[in-house]
Parts: sequence; structure tokens; C-alpha cells
Amino acid sequence: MVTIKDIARRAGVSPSVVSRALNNKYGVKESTKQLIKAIARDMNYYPNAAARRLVTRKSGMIGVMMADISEPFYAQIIKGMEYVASQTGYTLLFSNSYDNIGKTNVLQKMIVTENVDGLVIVGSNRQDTSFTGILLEKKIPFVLIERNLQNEQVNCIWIDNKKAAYCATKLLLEKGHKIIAHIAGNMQNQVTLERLAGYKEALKEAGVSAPERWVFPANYLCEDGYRAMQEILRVLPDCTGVFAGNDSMAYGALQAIHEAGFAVPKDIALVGFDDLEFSAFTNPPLTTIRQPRYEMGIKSMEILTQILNGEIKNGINLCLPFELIVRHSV
Amino acid sequence: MVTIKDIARRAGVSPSVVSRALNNKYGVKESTKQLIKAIARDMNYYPNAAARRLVTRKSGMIGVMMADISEPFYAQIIKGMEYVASQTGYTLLFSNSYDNIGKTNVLQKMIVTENVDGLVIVGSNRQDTSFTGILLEKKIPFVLIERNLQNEQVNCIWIDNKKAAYCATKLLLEKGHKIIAHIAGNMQNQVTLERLAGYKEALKEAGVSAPERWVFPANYLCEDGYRAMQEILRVLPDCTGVFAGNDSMAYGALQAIHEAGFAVPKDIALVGFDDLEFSAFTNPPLTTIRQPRYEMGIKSMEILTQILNGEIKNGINLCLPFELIVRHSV
DNA sequence: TTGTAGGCGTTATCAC
DNA sequence: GTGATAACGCCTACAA
Repeated sequence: MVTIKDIARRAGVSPSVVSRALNNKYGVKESTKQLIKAIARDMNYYPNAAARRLVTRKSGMIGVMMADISEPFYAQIIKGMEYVASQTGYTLLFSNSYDNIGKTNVLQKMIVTENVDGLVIVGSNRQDTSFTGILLEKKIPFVLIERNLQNEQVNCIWIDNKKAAYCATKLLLEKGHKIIAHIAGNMQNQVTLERLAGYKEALKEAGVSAPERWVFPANYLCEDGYRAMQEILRVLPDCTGVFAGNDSMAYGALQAIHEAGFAVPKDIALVGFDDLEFSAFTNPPLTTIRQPRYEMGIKSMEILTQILNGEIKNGINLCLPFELIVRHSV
Repeated sequence: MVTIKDIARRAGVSPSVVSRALNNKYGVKESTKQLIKAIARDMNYYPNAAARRLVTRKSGMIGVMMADISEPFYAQIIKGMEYVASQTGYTLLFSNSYDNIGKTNVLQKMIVTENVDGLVIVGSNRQDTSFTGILLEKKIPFVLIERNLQNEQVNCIWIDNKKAAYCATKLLLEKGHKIIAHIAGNMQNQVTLERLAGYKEALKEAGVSAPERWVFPANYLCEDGYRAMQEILRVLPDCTGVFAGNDSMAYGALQAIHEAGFAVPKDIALVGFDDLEFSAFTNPPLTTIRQPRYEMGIKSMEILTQILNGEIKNGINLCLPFELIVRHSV
């Protein structure tokens, strides 16, 4: 392993000069700096992150927590974060929260063991708020995506889920549907409740007060949507419109509808939420709400970086626009 | 920050005893060990990874390199790796290779800067082999997924792409198609060439020697498939069967076919490759080759862990089975 | 069984 | 501008 000592020896200077030269600090003669840099390149030197972290108490890492990194919903968010991180030189450290940051020690590991400089937390459990206290106390900047906390000190990036769900439901109403079911997501998530509220509001406005039995709680996965839809077909045979809490569940619902011998949108109209890449290719192409996921990723990292650079302060609350994408499932 | 010194002070012992106790090393009285562990828990102690890495020269991290972490193809692989890593305590460090490990310094950063204990490299560029030499020389264990190198020292996990492509093409032939186009992936990838070879072999066996103009090189992305299919419709109007190098491109092709006013499989039959989760929901559901991606992820980490534990040696060559999934696009 | 001392590679402080 | 020197938190001989 090549260390700054090796470079120092070859350059005929002390290790501290090498350190300063490579980090572009003041107080090194330009010529020696160039010499040192040339030698470093020649010797294929790369700094040891552990040693640097130990002394600087900065890790150059941003922790990223989400329920499950392999869920397609996160792909574009990750892409956005990666893009900014690659520009700014930060390393992203991912960890699955399984929607429960508090109960595991992943956060402690991120903070104390890995010493991350900042955190992005996507879609956390609504009752799981203790972690904000920990982070605030330790003064570790963090950005919440998919949450809108009423707290002057935390940074949030979100969309107006209630309004979006309202639009989605309204579309179904406008198409003449009377009995509209809702496949809801995990009731522990903030967004689930907001979407449910938007759904109810649209119905209420149309003079229907949605009974509880029109709402089918599930867990945001494809198979959940599949099972929920089977249930809907069984207990709500007059239902002709379905608003799914996300696209994954809508895919499952689509399959259940087809398997039952019905057609979309002729027999049952379906609206999703998220606009995953593949929603343009379903059968029929899915009408859904687009979330600006790539931008969410970009913004989260930008905010974090700016806070870490001292350019801005905590308390950023960013509501991004959504969009109703009308395809052929309604 | 709580350190072992703090614990030592409260326990009335020296830091070294604390270190040994917390790491379950021999030579600590059981009672003091329990006392120390209790205090550590009470003080909410978490070891500082940087300090530990610096002295042990082990990072507890496995580097994972793939073209682009946000591509859906990798999701299940990641899930498999995550699962094993969570069991064994390793941390996964992801990095996008953009199919070019050699040209960037991501590998050096992983090895020297972050000091990863091992690496999983998914689907690397075929001409990009210098990295194996570096890793072998530094004795850093690594597993290649989607490659089958003829090297006794490297570990490979792959499927028989040629045979799989052969099966896919054969299916189209059996359905009576005469002019079968192939939307190929990036020609820099090993798998692309293998799939191309399988495609050609099936045709040859059927008495057709596929002319070069039936092969449309693309880059594995959805939009590539879309453009390639448009091209096919333009220059190969008699084509009735298409074998796409992966599912993403098949999705794009599907869209192009629909937009041109044709039906699948009535006018044009389509076969993909990978069996992404969503291929069951396309219009029509896509016939494709299933790769055991989750298992690939599992196995890669298992092999790596076993090598790191000294339980097995390098040179594992694992060929996993594929499966032809017949749905409704052919 | 426990304690002492040294060092991992880097940066920061303070002399020169 | 440059060079000693002392940390950073932890582990590990080796000594007691």
C-alpha cells in the first residue's frame, strides 16, 4: 500500500507537506506541489479513507435509507442521488429500513459506526419519528423524502398526495363510475393516509361518502394488489372503478381482473400512483399519477450538500408537482 | 462519542480488556465480559468503523459494481446479496461501473480508498479484463456475475446464454416464423455475443443463415428497443418474429409495434430475455427467458463469504439454469 | 486474567 | 514553506 510517507520519501519532503499538497491547502510552494502530485499519480496513490475519517471525523458518505432498495419505485430516486453524489464526490451508503428505522439499529450504525455526514430517508413509517430527534441532537443533516413533517428544523421533499389522489379519483368519477374501490397501501405510511384522504374527499364532493368497505388495505407490493383485487371482485361485484395506492399494486390488480375474465377499462377502470417506467407498457397502459422521482433524488442530495457546505440551513420544505398521466386504463 | 476508553473507565478496567470482551476474544473473565457488555449497551456504544478498519485492515465491506444500480435487471440480484450480507454482517458498497471499470478509477477507490474485503462485479465489458489482474494480484476475492471467464482463479456465476437464446429463437421458428430479427444488446458485453450466437445457431439449424441485416445492435435500454423496432419495421417489413436481447428492449419494441398499428403476436411475435417482474404484465404478457437473478445475488455473496472465511478457494464456476417462460407474446 | 505500549495512515498544530 | 509531533479510536503483541 502506497502511503503519503512513501511519497514524502521520494519527493524529499515530510509527510505533512504531501498531505497539504494533495489536499490543495495553502502553504505549499507551487513547484513542490506539482512534484508531489506527479509522484502520487506515478505511484498510483489513493488515500486511505479509514485513516482520513478517523482524524477528520468526516466520512464523505451520505447514508440512504429506504424500505427496500430493490423496489422499482426507488430506482429513479437513486439515480438522481447518484448523479449529484458523483459530481460532489460523496459516497452513498445504502441501507434497507424495512419501514422501521426505530426498531433496528441501522441508524446508529450509519451515524456512529460509519459516521455518515448526512442522511436521506425515503418514506419512513409515520409512527417512527424518534430518529428525527436523534439526528437533530447530533446535528447530522438529513432530508426526508415522501414526508412532510411540520418541523422548522427538518428538510422535507414531498408531493401533495391528497390532492393527487383527489385528482385520480375525480377522473374515475368523471368517467361515470359510481362504485370506486381503493386499494390502499401500508397504513403505517404517511402517504397512504393522505392518498386515502384525497380519495375520500373526491367521493364526498360527488355526494358519495365512501364506506369503509370500499377501502382495501394492502402493502404496496404487486401481490398485495393482486389479492386485494380478488377480494374486491368477490365482495364488491358492482365496483367498476379502482384507485390503487401505487402502480405495483395496480399491476397486480390488472392481473387479477384479467384472470377473472374482465376487461380494463371496459368492465373495470383502474388508476395507479407513481408512474413507474413500466406503466406505459402494461395492458392496457396505466393511467396514473407521476411523481418526479428523479428530481426528488437530485434535490435531496443538493439540499444535503448545500447544508454540509454551510450554504443553506435546515428547514427546507419542498413540495414538488405531480402530474396526472392519462393512458388507457380508465 | 462513546469510545472503549469510556467503557473501560466505568468498568474499572483497561481499554484492551474492553476490546477483547466486546469482540469475544479469549482471555477475559466471564463476569467482567458480561459487565463490559452491559455497560456498552447502557452507554449506547457503537464501534468506530474507521478506527477499526485502520488497524485491522479489514473493512467489513463488499464492493458491488454494476453498470447502473437503478436498472431493474439488478434489483433481484441486489436483493439476494443484501439478504446474505445482512446475515453475515457485511456492508455492501455500490458503485456504478457504466460498463467500463478500466477507464474509471472506481475500482481503485473501492480497493485502496475504501479497502473492500471483496467484490461482486455484474456484467462487465468484455474487453475490460485488466481489473481481474489487479484483483488477483492484490488477492482480493471477487465474483463475476454474467461472465464465464476461462480462468482457474476467478469465480463466475452465469447462465448458458447461447443455449437460452437458441431456445428463444427456436420457439419462434416452431411457431412458423421465417424472418426473425434480433435486437441485440451492447456488443461490448460478453452475453450479447453469446445470445447472438445462440440466435444464429437456431436459424442455421433451420436452414436459414441469418444475414447481418436481421441483427439490430442496441444498448439494452427500453428506448433502444423502441428505436430498433422502428428500424426493423422500416427495413424488414416481412419480419414476423423478433428476439430481443433483454426484456427492457422488448418493452420498447412492444410499444413501437403497437404504435405502428400492429398486434402482438398476431402480426409480430416477440421474445425477450431476463423475465423482469413486469414482463408478466405487459400487453400481451411477454414470453421470455428467466434468469435466476435472486439466486445469483445469493450465491455471489455466499461464495465471497466462504472465500473470506477460508472455507473454500477461488475458482468457483457456477452455471445456473435458465427457463423459457412462455406467455402470450408469441 | 488484565494492563501497557505501539502503531494503523492521515490531518492539524505549532514550531522553525 | 516546511517539518516534527501529537492526535483520531481501535486492536494486538507482550509484559505483568
